Amino acid sequence: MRKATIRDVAERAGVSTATVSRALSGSRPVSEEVAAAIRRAADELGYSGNIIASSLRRNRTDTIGMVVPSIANPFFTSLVVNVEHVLSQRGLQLFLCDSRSDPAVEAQRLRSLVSRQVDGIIISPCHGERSADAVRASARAIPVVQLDRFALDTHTDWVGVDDDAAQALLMDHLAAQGARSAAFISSELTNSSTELRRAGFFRHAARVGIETREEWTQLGDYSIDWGRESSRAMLSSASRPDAVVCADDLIALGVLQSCQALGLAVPSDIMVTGFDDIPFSALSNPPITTIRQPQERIAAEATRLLDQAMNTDLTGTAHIALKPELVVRQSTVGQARVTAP
Amino acid sequence: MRKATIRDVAERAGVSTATVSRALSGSRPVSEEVAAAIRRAADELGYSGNIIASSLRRNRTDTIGMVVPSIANPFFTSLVVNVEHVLSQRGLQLFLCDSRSDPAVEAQRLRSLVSRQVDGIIISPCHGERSADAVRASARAIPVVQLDRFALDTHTDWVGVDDDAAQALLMDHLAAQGARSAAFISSELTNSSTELRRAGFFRHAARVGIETREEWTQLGDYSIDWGRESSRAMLSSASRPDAVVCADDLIALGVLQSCQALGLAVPSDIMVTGFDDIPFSALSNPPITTIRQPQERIAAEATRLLDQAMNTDLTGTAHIALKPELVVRQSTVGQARVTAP
DNA sequence: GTCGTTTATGTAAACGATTGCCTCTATCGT
DNA sequence: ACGATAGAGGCAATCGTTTACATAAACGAC
Repeated sequence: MRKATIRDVAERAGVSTATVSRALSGSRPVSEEVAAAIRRAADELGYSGNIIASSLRRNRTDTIGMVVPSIANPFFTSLVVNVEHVLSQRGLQLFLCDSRSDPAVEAQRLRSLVSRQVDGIIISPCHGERSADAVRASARAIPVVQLDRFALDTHTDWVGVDDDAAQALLMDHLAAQGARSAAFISSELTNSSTELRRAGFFRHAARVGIETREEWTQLGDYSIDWGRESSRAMLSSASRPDAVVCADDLIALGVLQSCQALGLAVPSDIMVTGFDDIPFSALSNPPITTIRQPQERIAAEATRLLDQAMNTDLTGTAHIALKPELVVRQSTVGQARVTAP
Repeated sequence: MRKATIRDVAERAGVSTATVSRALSGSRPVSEEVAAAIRRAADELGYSGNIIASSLRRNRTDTIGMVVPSIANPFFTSLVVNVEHVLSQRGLQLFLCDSRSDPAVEAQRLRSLVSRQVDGIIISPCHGERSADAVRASARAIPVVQLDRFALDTHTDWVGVDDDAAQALLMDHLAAQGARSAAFISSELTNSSTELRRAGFFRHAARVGIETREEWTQLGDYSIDWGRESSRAMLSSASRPDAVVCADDLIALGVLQSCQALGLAVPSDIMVTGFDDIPFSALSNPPITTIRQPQERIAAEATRLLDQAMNTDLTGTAHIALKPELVVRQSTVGQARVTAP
């Protein structure tokens, strides 16, 4: 029971394959009666076309590839959802890949996307240096836009959030809440946005007069576990900071667990901030003060840039840093809440 | 600057395209010197093949399509991650689609996957009845395996968890903890597993002698918001149940928020259970007693069934209900924790 | 030396859709 | 009434691979 082809439809409707193609795609007018006969024939045969053959001939797939470090990270999940939404409005499909934060896997995924002839690629590279070659190689073949993070010396468009401005918002807020010292917990500084957040933290801490210390800077990975582990010793020490600034919300959630385990009240004993505003940051105990990334705008800009690169030869290296937004919740302000020991 | 084709490589290496194809795919032996020349030529040209053309000729794409109701739901996110992992070990790519819990979108996605010539489809249909036609239509064209949920009267393989056994575990546990009455909060009964969970709830409640009531049964959707809203009135009423059984963890998280807002201590004032064991169910306050689904096994079985359907004509309607596991946490047992008003 | 047999390579026909170009009718203007 | 024009539809080339079949060379056995 072979799948029906355009030839089968043509025979059944008593016309040529050319006419069937034109009737079904509307690329050129076809008389109403013939069109009706074709639709009926296609229906009866359960004909659904062969995008593969069509793509080969048209030399485009109407498909965009997207590569993220971890689809299980709620930040990227929601980024993916936003991108998918925008693309589907433009009649484009999304081909999603997870690089598992591994540059080798990422490179393999990129190669696969290129040979799959996707019309463009949206990527949040997992590593600043070790992702660069693969990104460059792909960008040579098809339009590439980097999102959130970017790899070094890759001359592609980029859109993300202004990390420095975000840290400015956070440090101003902490200072206003009376914090005199702060720690910084982050992943390894292997990618652009992590590095920018760290730099911003120190710059703006100095600006507003908040004390920082070498031993209060912890680098691991973006996970709840790391947040919990990295903060334990620091928080139980006699001289602990007034606030803990985390490079993402997952880490902040881990820090909150630490506080709870140590019987520290948040925010009266210690303040905690996150980054990204993932859905669960509003549901923790207490809810986390964080930075909201304008995800819909990021998604919209990314597809716009891709469109532009696909249609014009304008491979202009746009570098769009969107304004972040501070979301104040009870992890930095409000009455202390009792957390069980 | 056209993309290099196999013809370019062949010319540069001074051989025929057939030989290039054989050398690069290893489908038939090629002398070592020729192979080396071909590899070099391919390298110099940055040749990366054209999977589209290859798929057309070979009549297979080495790609599996997957459709889930919502990629933003952590349960499905992690299911996707597991499936992707198993597939990539077998050299298969995953093409992921989000149906947005809308049967119309879902049908469109399925059609698209079929015309995209994927080798098989893994789907968790969003609706028991309204997904059925589309699932049947797809199954007529290519192997389909349903996951977690299934649509009615679709004779495809299915793999999921034994919902009835899960409710048995939960009710036994609640009874052992001294619950005498329980409410059930769920989504609309539009899909198979939701319906099975509801039926199991009542059956096993009766068995262990736990009281249930019509007005304690709330049907909405799988979301935190629904959990919060649906439980508010019920929990503030004078005659509230001893326990709230939720059809998934998101709902349970919402119920917990309600409890907190109403100043009810969990579990001493009221017990709460979830379903799925999403990552955040261990991090709420208190952590949620829930049912763990054996996701790796579900993913493994699904791909095994797909393989089987692809290679043999054995379209046997396997119906595999895996054993669930009860995860006991502090939302049903342990000292009361004070939750701020 | 002849006849298999093996091995490496080439030739050309698919795969299923799209589309440039051509033909045939019907319609219109003068 | 005749040529011009437009509209509808068909023919066949094309996209880049893979692969059945053909060919040719090399080798050994007799």
